[in-house]
Amino acid sequence: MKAKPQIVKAGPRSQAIDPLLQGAITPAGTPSPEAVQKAGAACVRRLPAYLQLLRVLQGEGHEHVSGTVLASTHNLEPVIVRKDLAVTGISGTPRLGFRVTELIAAIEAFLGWNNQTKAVLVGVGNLGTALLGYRGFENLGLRIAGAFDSDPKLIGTWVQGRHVQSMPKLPPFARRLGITLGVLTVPVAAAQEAADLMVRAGILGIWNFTPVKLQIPDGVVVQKEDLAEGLAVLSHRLRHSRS
Amino acid sequence: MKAKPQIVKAGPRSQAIDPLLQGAITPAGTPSPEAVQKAGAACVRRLPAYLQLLRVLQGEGHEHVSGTVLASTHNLEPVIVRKDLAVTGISGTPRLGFRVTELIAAIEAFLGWNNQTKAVLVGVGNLGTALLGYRGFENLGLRIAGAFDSDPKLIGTWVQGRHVQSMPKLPPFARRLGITLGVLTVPVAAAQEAADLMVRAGILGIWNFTPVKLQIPDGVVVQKEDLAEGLAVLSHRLRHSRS
DNA sequence: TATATATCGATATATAGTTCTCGATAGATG
DNA sequence: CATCTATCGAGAACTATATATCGATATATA
Repeated sequence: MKAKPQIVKAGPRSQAIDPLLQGAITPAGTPSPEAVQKAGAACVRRLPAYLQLLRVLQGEGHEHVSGTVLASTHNLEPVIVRKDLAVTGISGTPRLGFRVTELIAAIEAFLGWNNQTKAVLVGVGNLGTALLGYRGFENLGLRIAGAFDSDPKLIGTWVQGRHVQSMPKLPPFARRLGITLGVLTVPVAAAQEAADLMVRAGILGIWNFTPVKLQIPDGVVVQKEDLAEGLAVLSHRLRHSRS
Repeated sequence: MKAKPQIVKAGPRSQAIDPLLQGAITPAGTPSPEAVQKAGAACVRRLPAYLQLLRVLQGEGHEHVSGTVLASTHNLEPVIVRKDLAVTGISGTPRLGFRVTELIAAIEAFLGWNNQTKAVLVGVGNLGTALLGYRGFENLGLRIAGAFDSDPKLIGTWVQGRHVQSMPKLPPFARRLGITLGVLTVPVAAAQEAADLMVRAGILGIWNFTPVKLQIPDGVVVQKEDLAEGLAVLSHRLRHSRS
């Protein structure tokens, strides 16, 4: 799905990484070096759903779960589930399925959710506040360790139990704690500037909740999260599903 | 991910689109009933991004925009943009591109965002509050007309300028206003029950922000919006993009 | 007015993703 | 102990999506 940006005009160094070299690379990884490379985005997106259900089952004391069950709970085909789980390197046993605890550990390891990653959040508005207060992140290996905003009226206050700091404090804060992940929830007009600051702070991954296409250097990963996308799909299905 | 074998090639129905959008430019047969059927999810998800940029360009006074420009702004290939825009029935002119206002109208019409759809929101927690306060929805043809919660401490209060009502008031409210869209932002434990209530209220589309797989009768569309998905993709890319 | 070219739209190829098919297995069943 | 069967895992077949290629065209430029 993703591909190399081959268009690139006047770029000094266009080629960054050659995907063909992957064989030589050793991710020093926990899960499964090769499977990791093969995992497509579609598969990765489904893993959290499995994880969520697995945790419920674990809480209920189940030792095993079959791909069939995982599938039917999420309206998927069992084959898809088995294929998805294959990327974690775990294999199940016929008639029993997969070991729940083993699967949980494997998925968490695959996504890097086994040990918590710290993040900073920039933009303590409506959405930022909501994310700060969201309890579910601890299950996703995420811990928002610092909140930042440029509004003088917000700076110094406490939001969802977090101290809101001024923007200039972001780089030293991130560097001191070794934080490499940033959540961007500022208004459109401030998005690029805030992203630049994040980059300067050593952030390597930006979870971008603004509809802005950020200009960022190679090596920094941006994940866009746009509510409009989901709403568009819903609207479209509503209009055209019934016929 | 696709529907069922409900292919329906030449259904005489599935029109009823035109009357609304004839006010806009709309040359002959705008959204093109057949193209609509062919629009894949991937395409639909990109339309809002185009729309956003188009509105900016419109504000800057541009009359035309080329697929090339739309593409480069979003790091896409121009071919993809042209293909996506084809589903709206609009065609551009060589060397100039597409007419901005025409495209905006066509995309809005295609998604049903031309006239505002009213929705109810159930679950005035962190996320629900944030969504109630989100200004961007008016650009997406959405208007949250009522907010509901089961918490007695919330009922009767005003959140983001909206009156929070008790759950039993949902069905009469929705039916009175003819609301067919519901936003579900309750805690996991309350999700299914709230969804049942929505269905009983005549809701046809549920925008589900909980990680729960809802049991819903046929005819009701559920769009799941799971933050964990995006975070999973980001985590995965962070771990494996650099090597 | 003639030419150059950016852009469109259509068709073809490549890649990613899903579904189908089937033999193999290990626990359940009698 | 022999048989049954739900499930796994691997590969083939199919579908969706993305990328490449190319002729057609209308505007800008000479």
